[in-house]
Amino acid sequence: MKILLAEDQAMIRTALASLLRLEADFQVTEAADGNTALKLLNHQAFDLLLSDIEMPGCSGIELAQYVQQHQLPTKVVIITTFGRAGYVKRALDAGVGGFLLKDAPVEQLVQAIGQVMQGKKVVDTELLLNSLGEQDPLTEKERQALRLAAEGKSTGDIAAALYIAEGTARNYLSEAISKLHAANRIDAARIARQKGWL
Amino acid sequence: MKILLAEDQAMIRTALASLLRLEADFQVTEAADGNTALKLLNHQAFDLLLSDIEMPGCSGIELAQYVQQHQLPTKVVIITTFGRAGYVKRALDAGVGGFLLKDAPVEQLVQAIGQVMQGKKVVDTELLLNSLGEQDPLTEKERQALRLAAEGKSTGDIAAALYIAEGTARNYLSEAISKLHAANRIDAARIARQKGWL
DNA sequence: AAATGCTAATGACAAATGTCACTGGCTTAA
DNA sequence: TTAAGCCAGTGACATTTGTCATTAGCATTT
Repeated sequence: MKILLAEDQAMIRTALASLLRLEADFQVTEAADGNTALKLLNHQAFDLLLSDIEMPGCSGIELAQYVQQHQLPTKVVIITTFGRAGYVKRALDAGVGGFLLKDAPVEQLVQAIGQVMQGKKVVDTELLLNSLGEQDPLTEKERQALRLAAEGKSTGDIAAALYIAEGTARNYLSEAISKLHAANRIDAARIARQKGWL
Repeated sequence: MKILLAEDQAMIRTALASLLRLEADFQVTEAADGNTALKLLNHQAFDLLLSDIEMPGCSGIELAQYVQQHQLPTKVVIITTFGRAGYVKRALDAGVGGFLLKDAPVEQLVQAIGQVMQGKKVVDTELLLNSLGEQDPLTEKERQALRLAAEGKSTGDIAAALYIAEGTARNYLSEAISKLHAANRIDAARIARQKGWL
């Protein structure tokens, strides 16, 4: 079985590739970033893409979206450090077959690969529950205002950028702060980003 | 050579341990968190401790400090995702022999282990320069005020907690914001934490 | 058709923040 | 001994933020 492993940390990538070759006799090709992975996906046919999320170039979720949009015959399994609700949701929307945390034992990864190849979905139940329980409470306007605030822009700048009044911008930010139980706008943005909502 | 590998992500730990056994015929014992690592260090003699920093229980730096304080005959090599200046400094102060990022290739890790066993220090030059270049600009009072602000406390609460006037608290926070080029106090705290200064 | 709920939008105003000019004490340099 | 620099500390005040009450439009429910 041909696997493409996309992981930017060299040490981790080599170790995982090596282990997968040992554990299950997979043919593993390595990609050090999202763009390299993308090129490889276009050059060869892989049975499965095993990808981290946060990498230089394309993220793992963007790779999954690409596979889905181009209807490549490649299953996708995500392995990541943080099981953010936003990530889980977007990954599933992008048609990934598996979503695992790096906390999981290797046996579980190997088993997940097998099940995904058989057409099953493998996502940690707890992650799913977290994902469902943590619906993104922000409206699109609140999100836009928050993003700009996180970039250090003042209320006036935010108002100008979104073509709204200052009072409106303040209200959007205030709503976001309240929904996320944050101390202020920057804190609200941090929380939203942490949950994958920004 | 007996190595203790402390890494909380099961998949990563198994993969690294497996690779180290293959690559260089090391005897690797695994610890899933800092406390387990501590117990093992007290039960057996290891030639080297290879540790992540951020783990449940003791951090990798705390483990290094323990080894130093108890003068255990165990060399320490840190491998971590983020090369924060604060981490590098504290790790070196704790007498670690090596400090590597997970970005580094496995060959570099194996080589570093060898050199550290010969009594050499192995730290990425760029990390060292970053660490030196990024001196903690905060005074102790500014740090205390920032920490409390990061916990969501108001200026009044901070003043009360530190037995200072509100104006003083505001000034400390303002100084910190200015030094770190932050948008506000919460942002300043985020930056300080990111750099290992908080 | 009317009521209800939600989002987008606004401005008044109170509260909080952040800047600034300042003082005092201590350490270091001239 | 004096000057300079830094940290700890303070309060006045301008600026910004955040809350709140409000309106309008649209979709959904009754």
